Amino acid sequence: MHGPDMSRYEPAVIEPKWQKAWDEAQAFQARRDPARPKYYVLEMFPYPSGRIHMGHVRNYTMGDVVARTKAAQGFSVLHPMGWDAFGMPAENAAMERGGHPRDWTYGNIADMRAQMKPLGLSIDWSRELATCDPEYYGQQQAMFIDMMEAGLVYRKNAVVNWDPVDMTVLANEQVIDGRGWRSNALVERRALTQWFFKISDYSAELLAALDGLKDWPEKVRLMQANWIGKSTGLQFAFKTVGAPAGFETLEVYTTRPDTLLGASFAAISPDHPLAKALESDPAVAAFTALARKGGTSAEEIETAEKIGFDTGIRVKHPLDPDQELPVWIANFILMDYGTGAIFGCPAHDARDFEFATKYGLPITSVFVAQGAEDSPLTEAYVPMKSERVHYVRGFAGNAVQTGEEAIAAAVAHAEAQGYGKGVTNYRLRDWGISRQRYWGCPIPVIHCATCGVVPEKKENLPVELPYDVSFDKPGNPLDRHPTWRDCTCPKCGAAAKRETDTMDTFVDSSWYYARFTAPRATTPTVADDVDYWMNVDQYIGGIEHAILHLLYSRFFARAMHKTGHLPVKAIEPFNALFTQGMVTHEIYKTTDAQGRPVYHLPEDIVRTEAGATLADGTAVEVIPSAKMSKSKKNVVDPMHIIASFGADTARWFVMSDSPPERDVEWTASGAEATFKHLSRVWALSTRIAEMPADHKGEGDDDLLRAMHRAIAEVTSGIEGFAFNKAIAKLYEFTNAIARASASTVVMKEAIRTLSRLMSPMTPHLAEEIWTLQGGTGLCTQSPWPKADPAMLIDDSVTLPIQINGKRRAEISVPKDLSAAEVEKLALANEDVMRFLAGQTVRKLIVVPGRIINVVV
RNA sequence: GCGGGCGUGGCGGAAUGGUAGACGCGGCAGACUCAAAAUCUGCUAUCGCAAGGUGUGUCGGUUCGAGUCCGACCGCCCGCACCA
Repeated sequence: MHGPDMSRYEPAVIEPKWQKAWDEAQAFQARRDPARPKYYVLEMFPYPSGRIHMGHVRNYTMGDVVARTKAAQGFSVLHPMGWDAFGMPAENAAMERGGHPRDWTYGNIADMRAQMKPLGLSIDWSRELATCDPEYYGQQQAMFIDMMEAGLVYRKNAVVNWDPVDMTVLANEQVIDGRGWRSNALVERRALTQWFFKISDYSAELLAALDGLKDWPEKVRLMQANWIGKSTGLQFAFKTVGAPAGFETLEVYTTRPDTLLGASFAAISPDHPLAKALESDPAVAAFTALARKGGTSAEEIETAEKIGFDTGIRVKHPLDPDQELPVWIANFILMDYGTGAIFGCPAHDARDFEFATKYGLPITSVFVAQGAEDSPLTEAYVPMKSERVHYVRGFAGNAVQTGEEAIAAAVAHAEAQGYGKGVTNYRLRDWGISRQRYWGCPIPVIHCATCGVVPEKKENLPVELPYDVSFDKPGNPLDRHPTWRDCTCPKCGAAAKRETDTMDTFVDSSWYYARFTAPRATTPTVADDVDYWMNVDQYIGGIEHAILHLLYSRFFARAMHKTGHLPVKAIEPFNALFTQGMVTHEIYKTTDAQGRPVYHLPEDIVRTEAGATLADGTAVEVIPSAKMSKSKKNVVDPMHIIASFGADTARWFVMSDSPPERDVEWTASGAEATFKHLSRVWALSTRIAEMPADHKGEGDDDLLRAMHRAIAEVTSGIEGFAFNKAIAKLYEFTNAIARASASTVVMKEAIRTLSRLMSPMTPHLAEEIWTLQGGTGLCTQSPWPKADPAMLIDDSVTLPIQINGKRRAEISVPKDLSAAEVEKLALANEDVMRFLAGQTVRKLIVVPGRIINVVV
């Protein structure tokens, strides 16, 4: 006889079988159903590197558990998948190995899809999209044009990291020790005309709206708030003395206007227009070149010495025209914050103190600690703004007040006297999206000699990337593709040139969640679909996207609303956010003859009593778990796990043990133990299936109570994102069934319920048990079980008895017993009497259903 | 430096201010076996023969009662960082 062996758990047989059944039933196709509440679950879509890793398995399993549970609870669920498919790796692969970025990318997508399907995720694959599909980026271009017209896009000259070898702009994180990460060339700071989104228009709103994101991690909201970086202060103009024409005043910004009377110099950024104007002086030019060069790595910034150049220009103190302050150019003043110019108050600012000390500038205290003398300082005195200090040169004269009070007084004074005004500043800068690269969404504009910058006509969209490009030369292939680049002006018809910059890939991922609601539409979105499906009810992804991706998406949703592509309810697109931890693994290391580390894959390691060795017996150093990474070779390929244990084992394991927000350590023994457990459940189900139908057993009520408790606890565990606790409850319930000797009817009901409760984690095994135990239809499409509240209450409770807070005994009492009766029983308990030994009871605390504490 | 988080068995981790260590891993013992693997059963914070004592990073506080709340300290992790 051929066919599956019914006595063994064989995931390789049952998993493909049920995946096919779900496909045929179109079980996961999202349908707009006005009669049902909707639920939109989204995991951050992956970059198509070609291989899935355990982090993907964990991320998508979490989303799948939520999606499957919500579907069972009667929601109309949208759970889509796509690919964040533009970006540099495709171009780098083309440069290193030949081939074409498009072929590489679509090949990788096919490979990764083939690896994801065996996981049995409840994804609506009919909505799949890749951001490099012209169908997708064409709509992105349409929105770009709308946003241009709405004033949300502009061009300006900006200083960028320019790699002179690869001839491209690099992001800050691609510059390592001042050199391009790929070319190793010294990176230049070059001014280029770049495209920007006006995210700074929304600084105040993006900050204020964070308060409404109740179901986002506090940590993420805080990181975004810090990134937006609101500050309030005073902006005012110094009158200059000896400055070039056009620089009669110098605008400065300060958050500590209360220290104005301690000003001893003014300083401007090397990129300040005044510094530029002075560069005709070679000494100034030499200094600004030196000051701008400063490295970009964290250490360099931290240790960078403060350097300055005295311009000889002076400014008049606004409160005392007789007092003049020197104007310095200083390397620590940033052009793109505030006005790019400050006044220095060395007494109350650590940076200014360092600078003043170095260049012999005066250090004058404005305030001192209460009760302290105004004496020379050895370091800047910078108390909290909320602290009360003694002002010796304050606006309110000699007064004791907080910094906050003094700042308010200073702003009021400046505004009343008319020399300055209170302003709010944000650290958030406009979003530069220009990339001098091929594999990105072309910016759909045309440069015309007479009309200037003209958007492409919408009927000509998408502006499609040409396929016939080569990567044998550095630079952007679009720049040297004449037939693509040369075009006619949409306005006047004259010969013109296409923009060759492409968009930052963060633009692509800033609206894919909206596109999933109507992925094939010929407009970016469709009103009925976004109205029904938005917002994303649960978004799941890595903490590494806490700032950029999520902030850009929040901005982009607002921009889409402004241009009519999203309803106002969707300007905060993600109702709830969950950031999951990483999958980690031990690292196995040996050293080669030169003493360099050599890392080994987990599958090449033999664990022994003493530690670990290679197959040939070489001792291996075991380094504690860290994020799985190819360079450390501490990776476990999900495909291997699925091949040896099945997808259900992988899914169950990544959800068990650790809370989902924390890292989970992958261990071979844990994976094996999971497989054994699922095999036990399988065996248990087989045993129950073989019980005689009319068998009457014992303890039916106990098992049913355990079942209802399991329903309640597993459900609340899943709903509270405590998957590890839900799984712990499933273990308990499994053990309860295994130990029970109840009637066949009850045993069957219990195991069917177990399969339903396990199905979000182990959907294939659940279907198999469901069918075996006479469940109707697909387990996946059956309703989620409901706990009977009456079955959750026990008839009697066990109460611990404490004496002076130490547990000494316990009694079992009927649940409704009055407090007075409980007291009586407690005091009559022989252990209690022994411990009391005749002492007087001073106090007796009875917490009903909880505890009794006897105080003597 | 600024901001945030976390410290519980050999390990991952449970615990609305109310029996600390659920559940899992690992370990130990036993059953089955000629034997091993697999499987099953039991035990497993720690000291103690026991009675009992001690235990949630350290020190203090609030409380009838603290892993949980408050204060100080120690350690680890994460984010930001010359932002005026």
